Amino acid sequence: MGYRENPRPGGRSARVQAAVHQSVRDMLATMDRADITIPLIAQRANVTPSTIYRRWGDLQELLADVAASRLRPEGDPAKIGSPREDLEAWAEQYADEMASGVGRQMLRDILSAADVANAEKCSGYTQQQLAVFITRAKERGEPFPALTELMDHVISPIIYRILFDQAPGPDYVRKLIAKVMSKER
Amino acid sequence: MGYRENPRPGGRSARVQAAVHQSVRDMLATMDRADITIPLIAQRANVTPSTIYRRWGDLQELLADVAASRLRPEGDPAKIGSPREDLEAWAEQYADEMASGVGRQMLRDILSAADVANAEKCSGYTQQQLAVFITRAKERGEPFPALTELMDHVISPIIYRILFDQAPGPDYVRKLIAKVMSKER
DNA sequence: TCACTAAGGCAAATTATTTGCTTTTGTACG
DNA sequence: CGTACAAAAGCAAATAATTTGCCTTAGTGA
Repeated sequence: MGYRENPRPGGRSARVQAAVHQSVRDMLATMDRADITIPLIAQRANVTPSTIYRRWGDLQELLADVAASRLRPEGDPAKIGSPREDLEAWAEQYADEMASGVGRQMLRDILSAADVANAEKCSGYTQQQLAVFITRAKERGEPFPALTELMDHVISPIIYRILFDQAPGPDYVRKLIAKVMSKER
Repeated sequence: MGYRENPRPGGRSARVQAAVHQSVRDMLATMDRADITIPLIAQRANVTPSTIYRRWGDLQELLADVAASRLRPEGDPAKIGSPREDLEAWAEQYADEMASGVGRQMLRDILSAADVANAEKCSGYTQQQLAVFITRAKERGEPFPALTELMDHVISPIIYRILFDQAPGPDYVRKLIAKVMSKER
């Protein structure tokens, strides 16, 4: 009795998934995190609690699933100027989103689930986005930091601060990028 | 009705806390994370469940509390050679501990609690340890990276990898340190 | 169209959580 | 010392969440 990762669109399973995800998003926006329960979600989604339990296991897994799907990027990062400028703009927005109340909560949800899959997925999204900048720079024949550099020295510090400390400011992000770029000459 | 952060030693409150913490540690070592419940912990600690609920609120808070107290360093990092060598040895052990099954789980527990206090505490411990290397270097008149540098470019990448990806190898840590030190000339 | 199967609904049984009230125990003060 | 006070623990009833067995529904493919 395994549930499909990606249910066929239009089927009943997909409708249930959509309704449940939507309920969770609504509830996260309107009520306190601690008051969200599976029976409540089920009621709002017009679904039986046991359906949710069987499909997701527990609240943490469900929240992690919803969070990961919300973190999936819509498309390629905007192209406004040089790869470096593009990266700066993107990274600032990324930091803002993650540092916001909702973003922080999504990160937490993803990390607290027993299943690591969603965390990996989320990190994968980020790497995909970063890869775009690298490709653009290569096309223009410009030097650019490698993916590892960007993950280790731009993304990681931002996320660490958000998780353990407090929000990174906007010029903090720019400093990180400046440092990582300065080694590329 | 507030509970003291640090109950007076020897009192009943302290005994209960110790018994509960011990039960949690035992259970974490012997059974699957998902099977640990508050009633079980209470039983093993010879305590009523309601005591735990009133004191910690829920399982996540309790686990976060236990994890944070396990992460408190025993003393100053070992002094084996130059500050850099000391840092390398310490960071490698740090990475190993955090990347182990237990370490990972502790990180998760700390981050999934609603209360941020434990996460901050944990980050504070790390910073205290790092400050020791900086002081030692200063005493010897040697150049050494600032605390922010170390947090951003050594600790953050290690933790990010552990949380989102997979364990960082031993030479990965050394590379991070080499990079951070190379900018100090 | 029909049979098959994955997934959802229902309801009873089990477990966990909350809460009001009582009891214990450490502490401060006379 | 002993007594009063308050913080924290115990107990048990009430409530809420979770699990599970069995049945029904709705997509899928022959």
